[in-house]
Amino acid sequence: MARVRDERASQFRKGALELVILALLDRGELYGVEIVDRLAERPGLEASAGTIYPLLSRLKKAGVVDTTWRESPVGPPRKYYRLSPAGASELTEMTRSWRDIAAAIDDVLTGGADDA
Amino acid sequence: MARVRDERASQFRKGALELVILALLDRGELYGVEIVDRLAERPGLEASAGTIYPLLSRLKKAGVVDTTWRESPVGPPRKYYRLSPAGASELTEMTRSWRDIAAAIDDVLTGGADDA
DNA sequence: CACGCTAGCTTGTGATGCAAGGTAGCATCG
DNA sequence: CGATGCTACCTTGCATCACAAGCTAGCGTG
Repeated sequence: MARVRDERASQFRKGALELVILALLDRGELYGVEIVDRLAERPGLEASAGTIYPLLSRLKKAGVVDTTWRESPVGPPRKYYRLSPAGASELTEMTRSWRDIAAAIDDVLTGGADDA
Repeated sequence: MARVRDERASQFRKGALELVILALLDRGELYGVEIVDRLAERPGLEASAGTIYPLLSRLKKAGVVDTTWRESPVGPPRKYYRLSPAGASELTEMTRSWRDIAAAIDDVLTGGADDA
């Protein structure tokens, strides 16, 4: 049954992953594997590397994140991602959109605004 | 800019639409066009008929909704959708999943659970 | 120099939102 | 009684996206 639960969660997560990643980067730069690990710590927000990297590519192409290669003390170089100025305002607006949608859904769930 | 806002909203809505429709049907049976209209009343949850009908087909195939044809006083017959017993428990579990995910996202947005 | 770990990225698939278009019942108007 | 228009259901084609699986490559150790 855990599988079914996971699939449901996966549905909800769609579209919100981008917001969550921007929010994480708002607190400081991170590299790919680190982002995957941070998400894995939060039940319901897990995402595999195969999901994260294409998303990060899209974010970079869209100009909302900037990247820097840095040496690693223990392995291959890491590509650090950080919010660009455009990314910061995108985060602000996405956060507002998110709150609106979440409120609308909660409203439906609680039977609100029902004039029948 | 309104267009940009809509696209963002569209991203978030993904996956949540199903939950919202089940929640609407939980209050009584509705037919297709009526569902589209109800969603249109709620800013952020709008969805076109081309989105709704395939989704309703999937829900029927999955056994979470039942359907009944009824005559209309003013036009062609309407196909009414209503929650099946399986749909009711699905709604319960999806609601729980939704609240979990929404809480996790809010947590990230507010900088919660940050041990750095 | 082979193995294994870390790290980044690509490919292929399936699901899904959505615009556009198609079919059809019913009523009204000339 | 044919044309027009409204309501209602549904399909097609396309673009996006999460995801599993797999690939490349740097670096250190035995």
